[in-house]
Amino acid sequence: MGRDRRYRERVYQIVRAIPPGRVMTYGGIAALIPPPRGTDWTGYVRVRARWVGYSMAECPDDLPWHRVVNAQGRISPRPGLSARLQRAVLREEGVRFDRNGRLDLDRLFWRPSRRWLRARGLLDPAA
DNA sequence: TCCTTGACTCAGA
DNA sequence: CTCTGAGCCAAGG
Repeated sequence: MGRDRRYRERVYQIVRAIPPGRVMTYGGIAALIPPPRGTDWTGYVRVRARWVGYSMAECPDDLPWHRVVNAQGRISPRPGLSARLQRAVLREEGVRFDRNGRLDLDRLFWRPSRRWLRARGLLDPAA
């Protein structure tokens, strides 16, 4: 299911850059990655967040996968125990969750600098 | 080949 | 706030 290796690597590269105590969303990450060659732009926009999700499902253990949450600021449910672990690790990093299991994206969402993006051929949403 | 199933998101109800 | 359905793509049964 996972897109091609090149796409996943781009996802992991971005996730690795998220600082402790900060988070990014699936869609937020996807918005930085250009559509693969031959992919229709409008179609890509509709599926890219899921592609990131699929990529995360098979991510290597050495990256801070726990810093990726969904657009509602909640931990996406999935089979296995990693969802619970994710919340625990985030709390260790100082992330607070409200009674609905939601964190404050306005404060915690992390955006790479333009310079960082440009150096890696990624998209700058503010451009 | 057809159908289901996803670590998604957004707009409606 | 919660719950659906739609939109879209690729793998696997």
